[in-house]
Amino acid sequence: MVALKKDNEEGEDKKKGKEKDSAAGLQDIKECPECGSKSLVRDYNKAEIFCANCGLVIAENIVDPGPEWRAFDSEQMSRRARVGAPMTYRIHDKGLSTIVTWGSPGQRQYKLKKWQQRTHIANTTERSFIFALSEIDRMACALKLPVNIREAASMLYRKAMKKHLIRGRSIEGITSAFLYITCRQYGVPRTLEEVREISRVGQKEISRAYRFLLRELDLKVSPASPIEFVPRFCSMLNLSSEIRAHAIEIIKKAAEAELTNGRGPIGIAAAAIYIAAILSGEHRTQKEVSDVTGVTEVTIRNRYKELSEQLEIDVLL
DNA sequence: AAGACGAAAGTGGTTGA
DNA sequence: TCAACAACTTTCGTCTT
Repeated sequence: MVALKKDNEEGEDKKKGKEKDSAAGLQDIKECPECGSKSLVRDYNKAEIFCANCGLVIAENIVDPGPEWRAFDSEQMSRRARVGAPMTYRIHDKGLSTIVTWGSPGQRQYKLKKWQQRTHIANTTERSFIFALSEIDRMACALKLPVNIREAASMLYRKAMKKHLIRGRSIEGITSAFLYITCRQYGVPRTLEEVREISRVGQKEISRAYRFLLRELDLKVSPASPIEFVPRFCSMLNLSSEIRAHAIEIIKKAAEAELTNGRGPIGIAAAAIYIAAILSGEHRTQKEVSDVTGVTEVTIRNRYKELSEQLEIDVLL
């Protein structure tokens, strides 16, 4: 299922074959190359395989990382998209609608106009729906999210549309919020800042839409665990898997000591990574960690002080 | 000069009357 | 609806390497 996208133009049968091959390759992995543990977790929701023992992520984004394209009209969209309604439903009108003038009531022309008005409304909602889908795809692609998250986000959008929650709100805000929500639900959280960066609206609007949608759709989103951020932050900092495992260890201990209560998960993750990096000799500055995680050096310092003191970790430089 | 440290004031979100 | 509150940020001066 890896790197499927380059074969987009190829035949359907060929695609299927490739899918099977690479999936079989991943099935072969039986134990953790890191600690030798056999307790591997294959989480297709999170699109990764990881070791339950040491937390090593063996394969990330095992699902198709998605397209690099954007659709600019409905025909392009339906040709390329793998989410949403089938093509025939989408290309009934390519934007070249005919204008019918009103006749008097009872006349055939009057009925025709009325009918056309209805379809026009259908077209505009359809249009914005297609735009929303393409935005979800664009942003999910920029965030390197697997297709199942895109589909979940698209499904939520559809649901919101049925409940008429979109009217009067910006599509950008809603789609951004849905991506943020689904990432959390799937255990691969992105920071609000990361979502904002690839979105076309501000953080304020995203969080407003976020709260609104949670309330209106009655969605449950449990608070993100610091651990969920560790693999991504570590790889952004080019840190080894030992450090990643160590940082996760630190967080688990911190959680036991109730040092994580009421604290922002990202700050905890950042501090744990900072400590783990220093202890292993692969030092990263507070600034480097801060740039990647989006929390300030001050917060990293505060968490890092708390953690090292309470957990009695000696951080000697 | 760069990194780490920490005080103090400011910001935005949550909570409880 | 408003005020109190905790977590986090911004800013900035100081110390350390």
